[in-house]
Amino acid sequence: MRARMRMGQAGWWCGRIRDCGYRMTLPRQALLDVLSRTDKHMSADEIYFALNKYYPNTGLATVYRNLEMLFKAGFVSKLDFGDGRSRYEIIRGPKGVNHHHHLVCTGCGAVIDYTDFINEEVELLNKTQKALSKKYGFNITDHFIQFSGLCNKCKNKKGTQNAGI
Amino acid sequence: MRARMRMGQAGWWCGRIRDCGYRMTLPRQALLDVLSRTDKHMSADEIYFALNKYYPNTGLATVYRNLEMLFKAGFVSKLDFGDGRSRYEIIRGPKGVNHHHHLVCTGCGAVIDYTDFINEEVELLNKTQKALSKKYGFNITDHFIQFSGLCNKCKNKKGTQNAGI
DNA sequence: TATTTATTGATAATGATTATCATTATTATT
DNA sequence: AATAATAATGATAATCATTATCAATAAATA
Repeated sequence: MRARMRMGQAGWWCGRIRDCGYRMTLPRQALLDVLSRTDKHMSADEIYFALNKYYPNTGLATVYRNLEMLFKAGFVSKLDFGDGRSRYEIIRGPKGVNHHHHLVCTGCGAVIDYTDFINEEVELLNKTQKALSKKYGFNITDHFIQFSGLCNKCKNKKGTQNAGI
Repeated sequence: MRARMRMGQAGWWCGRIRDCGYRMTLPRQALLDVLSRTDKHMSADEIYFALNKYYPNTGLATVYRNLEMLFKAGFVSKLDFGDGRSRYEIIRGPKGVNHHHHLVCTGCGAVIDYTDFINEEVELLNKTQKALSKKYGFNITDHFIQFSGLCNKCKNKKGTQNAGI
């Protein structure tokens, strides 16, 4: 069952990747598998290590190359939470589009994906997007929303720790 | 007139800086002056060069240090437009709070600050902020909104150029 | 199967940011 | 105003994420 599911996913990815004029390779597939299974916002480095646990000898450069490719093709988004490295997450995959916004703790760096309230937000955003497109002549394809502040733990502490991003 | 204005601004900054427990210094004042006069989103490097034109021998490290300090104190925001370097802009100064959102061209990197539609956005954002605060126990202090797509020039071209950020 | 070409892994190079440290400037104290 | 305490500076070395290079390999095509 799981095997079938994964086969199906692999097939979907293979199709999309080839649509874009690229080839499906083992490292590429492994990276997509790692990225598909996590709900974290992983850095290239973290993906590199996760990958090498079950698929050794994948180069770090390959990880960067593929992330950049997937980003430019619009499958993956590249996020900056201010810790000096980019973080990645799948936004368009076999299961459809995964759209959410972020809530970031400036104390410990924790990031929460929220999908609540998105509908209302999206309605206004679409309106704004249309108006901006018209006024500035842009062809707007994406938006990015993020709230930041102190999480439950951090708002009562003086020092800051580091939580899972 | 301009001199008086600048004096006034310097005084305001001096007060705020000292409120935060820091000292007002010449390089710090010069940096604030550069940042106050531009409507661009300057990188540390660009600020460093602009600064050295009329106030030589300011070190690059000093620029970084002060930008970080101003950022942490909430006077300056630190932006990532995906070109590998942070960019800065004053958000709270002698003239008040300068709140706007960004429209970024993924083709040439051009950034437009827009304030249109912000009122409507802010209303919804406040509502969302409240709901998020409650649900996730956050003390939310800031938000960040950005639209991206292709600008007028880029949407008809194949290759991409580099415009002023 | 042979050929073409994208992709890979290893590693060097780049470039932004941070850390170090002796010196200087600012503030508080006398 | 002189002095002491300490924050800030400038120069530069160190760090670290990301990119470029290049020979070897794997995937697509004929």
